[in-house]
Amino acid sequence: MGLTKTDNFTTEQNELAAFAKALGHPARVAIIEYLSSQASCVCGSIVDAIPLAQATVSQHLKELKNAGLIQGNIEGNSICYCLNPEKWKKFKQMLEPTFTHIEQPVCC
Amino acid sequence: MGLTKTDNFTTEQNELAAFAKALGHPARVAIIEYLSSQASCVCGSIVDAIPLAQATVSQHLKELKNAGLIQGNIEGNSICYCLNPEKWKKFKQMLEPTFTHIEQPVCC
DNA sequence: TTGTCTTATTGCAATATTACGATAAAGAAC
DNA sequence: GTTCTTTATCGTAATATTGCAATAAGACAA
Repeated sequence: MGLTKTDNFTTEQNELAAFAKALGHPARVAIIEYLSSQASCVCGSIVDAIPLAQATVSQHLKELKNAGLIQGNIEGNSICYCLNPEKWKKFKQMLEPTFTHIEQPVCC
Repeated sequence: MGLTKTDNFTTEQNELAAFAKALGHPARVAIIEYLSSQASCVCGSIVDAIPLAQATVSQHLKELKNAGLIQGNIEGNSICYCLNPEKWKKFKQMLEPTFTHIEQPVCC
């Protein structure tokens, strides 16, 4: 098959899965960490910072953008990619119940 | 290709990506939410709670276990799957810098 | 216009993921 | 012993992902 049955799950579950999936590749983790360090947000500098070909980095940026975790703004001749605070807040909020739950004693 | 070049990234980046990837499917999100609700941790009840075939749920449980997000304990005739607090704390800790960063004003 | 710089897209090959039926494996109950 | 219950694994087909070279598309400069 290879096709996720999204219909069987709630919109929220699908959205959380989409956030997590977007972050589920080391190159995309590296991009997010780079943007979190506020070193720069120009696309070209991201490409330089990630040890993959330009086409591949562009593809990863597209996936992060599709998931909503980053947004791109045209900045003169280049593009500035930044974190999308709204989506990250939602991501954090969705993980909160589990982060809280693990503070309880384990059940078995 | 289809093969992630993990060598190009740090161990931490790969570990965070592995956590996120494990959570990157609505069925696995549903499993984690179910375990967070502490309703039950018996494998059979998870299978009943997830609208997929038993074999498929077992496969998803295996992936969550491989990533370390859950752990299985033999409980008589069945298996009790629980969240692994250590790993979840690490997951949370790894996301913290970005969660903090988005509180800053956006750069562009 | 021509050239240059920056980013996106296309096309392809290799590999991974998802899903399920069928079956196996291991223990409990009888 | 046999049978039932529970969970894991195998085999498979369909689809998705990863990576890169090549190329396209867009904006700006001269």
